[in-house]
Amino acid sequence: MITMKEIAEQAGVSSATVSKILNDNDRYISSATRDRVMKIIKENNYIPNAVAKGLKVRRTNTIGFILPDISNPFFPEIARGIEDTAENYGFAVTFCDTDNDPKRELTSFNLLKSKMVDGIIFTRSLHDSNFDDYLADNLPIVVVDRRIDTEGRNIGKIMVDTRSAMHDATKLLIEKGCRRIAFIGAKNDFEDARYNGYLDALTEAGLDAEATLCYHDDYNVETGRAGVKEIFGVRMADGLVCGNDLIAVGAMAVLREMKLRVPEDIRVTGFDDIYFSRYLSPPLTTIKQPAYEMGRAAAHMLIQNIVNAEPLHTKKLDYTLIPREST
Amino acid sequence: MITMKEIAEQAGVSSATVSKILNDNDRYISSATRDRVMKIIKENNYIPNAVAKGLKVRRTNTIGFILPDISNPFFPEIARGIEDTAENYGFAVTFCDTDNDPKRELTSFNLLKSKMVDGIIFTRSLHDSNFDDYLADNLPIVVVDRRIDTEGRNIGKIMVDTRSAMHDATKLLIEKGCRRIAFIGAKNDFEDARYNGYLDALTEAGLDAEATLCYHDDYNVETGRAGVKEIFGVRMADGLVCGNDLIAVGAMAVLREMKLRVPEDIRVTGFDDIYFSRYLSPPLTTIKQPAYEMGRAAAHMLIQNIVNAEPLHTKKLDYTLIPREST
DNA sequence: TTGAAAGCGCTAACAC
DNA sequence: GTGTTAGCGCTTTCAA
Repeated sequence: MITMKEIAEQAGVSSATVSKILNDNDRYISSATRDRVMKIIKENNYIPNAVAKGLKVRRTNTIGFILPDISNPFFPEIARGIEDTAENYGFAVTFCDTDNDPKRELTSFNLLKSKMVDGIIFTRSLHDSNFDDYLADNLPIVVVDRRIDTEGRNIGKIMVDTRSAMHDATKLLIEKGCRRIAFIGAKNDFEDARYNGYLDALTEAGLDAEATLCYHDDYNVETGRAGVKEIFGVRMADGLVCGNDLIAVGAMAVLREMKLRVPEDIRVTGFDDIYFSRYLSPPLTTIKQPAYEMGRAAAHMLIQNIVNAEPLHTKKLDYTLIPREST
Repeated sequence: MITMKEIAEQAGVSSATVSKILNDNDRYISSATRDRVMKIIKENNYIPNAVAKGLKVRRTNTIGFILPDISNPFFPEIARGIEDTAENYGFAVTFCDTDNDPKRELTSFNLLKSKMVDGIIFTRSLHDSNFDDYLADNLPIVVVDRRIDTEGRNIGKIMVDTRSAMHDATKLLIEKGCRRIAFIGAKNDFEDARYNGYLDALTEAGLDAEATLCYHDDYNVETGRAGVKEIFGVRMADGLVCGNDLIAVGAMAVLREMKLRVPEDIRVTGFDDIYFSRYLSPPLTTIKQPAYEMGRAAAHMLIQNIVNAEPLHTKKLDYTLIPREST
């Protein structure tokens, strides 16, 4: 790897001059020397050393993305939105999976801080953790999550009103005539927006939420399987609201094994509209969160804060109820 | 962010001493000063600046992962394998999506080089590109791809014998009685292993590959849809071999619209065993590539090369034919 | 057992 | 228009 100093020597100028040319501070550079230097740069395929530059200017042009699990199909869409936006601004992004483990959250934050990232996009795990431990000095953070209280903290937030969304999904089942509606979701140390949205709709319709119709574990297929086995081992329901699409997948698989037909015997809704939901059998009615757009918005807000000092704030994106054949 | 120098001042030692303590070169450090220094480090939540260190020791403890598209469901599994392994070694990983664009491949390589990554894991796009342009000095590369000729180049390779795998899938259809077997795959500038595996099996069975039964575009759902419309608009087939699971998803969706039953009217196979294939209707017979394991193996080989100078080499992983109800 | 000093590759005053 | 210099935070001889 050739250095700026060597380029300067070959061109018979000082490295300060090369630096100015490279950073578009070349207002005061004669076009003769600029051309000569650029030629040598091209010939040598010179790539500036970004870590040396970063150390000097205290900006690395990289951001971190901390998330529970990239192999959960909801996240790659967000990741793609972040990546595309970051690339546009000339930023790189380094990923850290935490597996919902607060310890790994903390080590991820520290790893990224040690690498001097300019900011972090964070999707919190389900478990409680002392978020304030993560915050540092004035490292900008934008959170893709509605469960973090940003009040009084200088952090950005990209959110969707999941409580209202889940209310809408549940209400759809009620309108279709369901009267005994079960819920399978995730255990959650925070305010559980999805579960509360479900309760909102039941209350509004004068229906009772019975504990035996609810099951809480994690946002995965296995929870859907286990939930159906537990709930429907005890009593029947004519509707099932799932905390996300993965749960719905597991639930529908077990319902099929039980010879229960969807939607004839029981109507089912999901949440997220992951790519495959439309290809399930039957195609799944669900709530679309604009994942790609959430990623874009998060990266945009963060980088605008980094480069233009634009303030971090809370941005709310819209969800969409997508009716398909499972209801 | 407190620096090592400040820690040293607080402890009344030189920063050289602090450095030695932090890097386990503390054989010659009195336990008194070590304890005193460590106490101050703890108290201040000191995080060493990894970019300064990287500049000095010419190692950043980060690797790059260049891939076509993280939102293609085959890649997150690989990504997770890479991440987990990297984290184990204390490495970070920065991601670059290329969208199969050779220009973005090149800029990604240069971005990562400028950031002084210690190595790169690369999954090539479908399109041709002058791979040698990417190679630098002795930046270690491991490729997760069978289509790159590593002969004479010092690059590692993680591969699966996809040609043989596709032969097996096709052969399964033949054994089930299929005689007119169509193929939908991706356009490919290189040796097309999947397509050739399909041809191998036909030849072996004395069957003819007819051009009107083949369609090539890209590894996505839309290709599956378009392929079925084109092929089955012309003539019927009793078997369909798809280049990957996404293609099979699109193909089965259109077959259903055409009122063709799988597997009764036509047997279908996929490739990759992405997570959702088992939840399709009918569940998809496919070839499992051990994606997570491929990611692990790639990261392991790369990092072992970086930290222990273990040689890069070619590693072959096994595939598995997973019969489900689509055949 | 500890410290002084040089330097990784770059930028940013400031001087000329 | 261009060069000199100091220094970002760290590691690493080498000397003490």
